[in-house]
Amino acid sequence: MGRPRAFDEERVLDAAMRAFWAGGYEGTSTRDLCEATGLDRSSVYNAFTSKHELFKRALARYLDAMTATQAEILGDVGRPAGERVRALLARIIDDEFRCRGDGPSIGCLSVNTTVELAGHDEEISRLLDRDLRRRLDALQAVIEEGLRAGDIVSGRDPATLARYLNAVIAGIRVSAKGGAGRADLEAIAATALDTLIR
Amino acid sequence: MGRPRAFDEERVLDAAMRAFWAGGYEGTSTRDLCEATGLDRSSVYNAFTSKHELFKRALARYLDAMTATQAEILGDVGRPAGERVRALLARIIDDEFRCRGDGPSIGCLSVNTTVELAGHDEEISRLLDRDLRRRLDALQAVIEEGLRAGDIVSGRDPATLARYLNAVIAGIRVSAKGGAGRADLEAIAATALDTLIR
DNA sequence: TCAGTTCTGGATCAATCGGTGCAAAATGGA
DNA sequence: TCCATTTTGCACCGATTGATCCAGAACTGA
Repeated sequence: MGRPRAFDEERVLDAAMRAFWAGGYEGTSTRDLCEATGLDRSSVYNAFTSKHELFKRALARYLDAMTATQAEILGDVGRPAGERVRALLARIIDDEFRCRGDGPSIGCLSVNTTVELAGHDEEISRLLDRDLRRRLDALQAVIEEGLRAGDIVSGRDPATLARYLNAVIAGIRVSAKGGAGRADLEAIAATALDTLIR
Repeated sequence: MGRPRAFDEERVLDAAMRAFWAGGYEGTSTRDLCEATGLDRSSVYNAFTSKHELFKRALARYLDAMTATQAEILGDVGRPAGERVRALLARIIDDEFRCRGDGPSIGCLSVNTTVELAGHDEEISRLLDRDLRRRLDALQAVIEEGLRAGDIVSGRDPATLARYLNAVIAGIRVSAKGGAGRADLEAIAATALDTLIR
């Protein structure tokens, strides 16, 4: 009952996500969001309550999609654990170049949001925290598997190695935003794995 | 001649720097800057032309100070090169906790600005680029020294190792913003050095 | 002491911000 | 067909944005 929506909510969320991704939270106005989604402001507010709420939805969608993709790569039981970690880094580098124009990468919405809002916005911080835990857990599981199988070798404990890899991933993404080329990023990733895989 | 300024320009720049550091460029209004510096708006505009120009000055000041401090640590000829790299990472972790309140670290203005403005703002990008080159050069010089002396060991070339360390530093800073504790950051740094120092 | 110059404080500017009010439009159920 | 309900487009809200204007204060050199 009632007038049906003229838009697909998931498409709108995707468009909003891309807008926030490119412009940041503060840097993206509600007018920008309307242009990106094709909706009018009243429709946006009717469907998503507020800019902040829309951002939460868009960020959660991004985190879910991103972490699911990464978990899929890390959970590929057909390959050795070390190779899965290597494939994850390769995928991340691909992503940095997939939707890049002529300028530097737009980076990763998770890193962008951590830098912009962690510590200022409690709700957003919670979303990021929860996602970070999931990613660390997935990394740690693969590392434990690799240590047992012997294709990952390190004197460090799995939780530390997971934290380390997560930091390297963030570092790769910041480097990409800073203008590093594909070869640079691949060299960083390869060097990072020298400690784990031999 | 003319009425003398009632403020010290360097102090004002420091205050503005801290405000931008904590709030980001978009997130810090000219009113915020006035509150942080104690100046009136007309004084700010009279002395620094515009918000953007003030940000450039504050960022340049930050980059100069930060990179000079790091170059000093890396140039300490009394210690082995590997130890200098280790000291640099220790110093960076200290910084993340030095001016942290109860919440997560405010991070690094260079990383914050790279994430927020690189690709959107050409002038700022140039400042960041120039600083990145200086930092990479300083890192590469120490690494070459360490490789010659033998206390740094790696099959990778010095430029790659410098890029790698720079990415690790960015990763540590993002991790700090994401709420990682001191022990976490130290473990990340120690793991990162496993590839270089043995 | 006064002219010339610079700086300061407060009012003010147009533009934009996030958000709302309202009437017309579009549906399903009665 | 008409009512209840929801969405849509457009005008509009007060607040805030970056920036400017201007009168007066504070200094130097003549």
